[in-house]
Amino acid sequence: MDKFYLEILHKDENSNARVGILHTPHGDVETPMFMPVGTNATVKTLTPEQVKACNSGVVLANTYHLHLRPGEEIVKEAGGLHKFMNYDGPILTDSGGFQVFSLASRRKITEDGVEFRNELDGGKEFFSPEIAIKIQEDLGADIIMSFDECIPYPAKKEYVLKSTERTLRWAKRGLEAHKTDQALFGIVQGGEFTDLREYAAKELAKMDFPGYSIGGTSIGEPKEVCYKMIQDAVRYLPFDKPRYLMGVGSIDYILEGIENGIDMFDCVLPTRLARHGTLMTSKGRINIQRAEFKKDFHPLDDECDCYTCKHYSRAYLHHLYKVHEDLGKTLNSIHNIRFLISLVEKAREAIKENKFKEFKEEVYKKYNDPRGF
RNA sequence: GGGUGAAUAGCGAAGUGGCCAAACGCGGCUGACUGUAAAUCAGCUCUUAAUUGUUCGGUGGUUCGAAUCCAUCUUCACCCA
Repeated sequence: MDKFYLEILHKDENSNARVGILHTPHGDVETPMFMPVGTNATVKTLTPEQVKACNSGVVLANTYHLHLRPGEEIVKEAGGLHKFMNYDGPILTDSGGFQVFSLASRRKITEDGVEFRNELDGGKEFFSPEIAIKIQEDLGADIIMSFDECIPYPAKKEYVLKSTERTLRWAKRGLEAHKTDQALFGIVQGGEFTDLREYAAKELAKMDFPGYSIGGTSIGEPKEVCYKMIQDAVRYLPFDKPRYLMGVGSIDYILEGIENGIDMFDCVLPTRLARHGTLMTSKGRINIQRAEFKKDFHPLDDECDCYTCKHYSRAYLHHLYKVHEDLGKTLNSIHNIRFLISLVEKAREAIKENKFKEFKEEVYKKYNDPRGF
C-alpha cells in the first residue's frame, strides 16, 4: 500500500489557496476537492459508476450508521468498505462525532465516551474514542476520523472549553489505540472562540496527525462566524498536511474555505437538495418542482457538463419530480454533485494561475439568487 | 316498468339539527435543507383587505337554527322484471 500524504503542487500568490495531490492507497486525487457523502455505504440514489462519472475522488461513509447496520463485522467479512460498496476510489469514514450533535436528544456524553440510544430498537450503543477507531479499522476506509463532539451553536464558552478539551483527550486516546496504516485525522473544535480554536489546532498539531479536520461549522451559525472559525483554526495547522473542512457544501463556504487553505470538503447538501428537488446552478438555486419549469426545455445550467445537463431538460426533470420517479432523484443528484466537483476543478485551475480571488469574484458576480447560496 | 342506495370544495372521502367554511387523504402552489434518523419536513389551497360574502345536486318546506329533517324534481349506481 502506498503511503498517505498530501503533495502540494502550488500555492496561490494572492491567498492561502493551494492545489495538491492527495496520495491514498486507493489512488491519487487532486485537491481542493469536494467529497460526496454516502452515509450508509452508498451515495443515495447513485451507483458508484455514476458517482465516478462526476469525477469524484474521495467518498464518505459513516461509522455510527454502518455500526448499526449492517455492523462492521459484516463489512469486514465482505472484504472491507471498498469491496462491499464497490467503490475503488478513496473512502473516508466519519467517526460518529457528528451524531453526537445530530442525535443529541438520544445520547449521553461522559469522559469515557458517548452512549447513544439507537432509533431502531432503542438499544444502547456505546462509542468511545477507542471503539470508534476499532470500528473504522474494521470498515477499512483510507481516511478515518478521531471521535469528537460536534459542538452545537450557540454554546456557552464554558461548555465549549470543556468539550474542546475533552475532544483533544479523545483525539489522543484514538491516536494511541490506532493500529492500522489508515490515515487518522484529528478534528479541531473550539466553537466560535478564537482562542479555543487556536488552542485546539495547536494541541492537535503537536500530536502529528497525517491530516486535520475542522469541525463544528455550518451548523446554523452566521456566515461571518463560520468564516472566522475557519481562519482561526487553519492558521495553526501544519502547512504540509491536508486540511478538511467538515460538512461544508454551499458555493460560498467552499470558496471561502479554499481561499483560506482548505483542501477537502464534504457535504450532504448537494445530494439532499437534489432528492428534494433543488438544483444548484451557477446563477442560483432552482426548485424544479415549480410550475414555471413545466415547459422549460433548457438544461438546468447552460455551463454544466454533467450527464443530466447534457441529456435532459428542466421540463423533464420537473415531470419526474411531479410523478415521484426515482430517476429524477438520480439525475438531480448527478447534477448537484458534478456541479460542486466542477466548481472546485475550476478553482484549482485558477489557483495554478494565481487568480483564485478573481475566480471567486467572478463566481459571486454571476450568482444571482436573492435567497443566497 | 318496479325497488334500493347515493349525490359534500379540483378529485376521493368524513360529517346525519347548533361547537361547520365543513375532518382526513390525493392533487395544486410555495418554502426549508450544510461531517444524512431526511425519496424528508413546513406553510397555503371556496371567496374577501376583513371577525367579508356565498356553499354541501335543484326547488320548496319544517325549525330560533339545516350539509344534516320533510316533500318534490334531476342525475348516477346496483338489484328485480
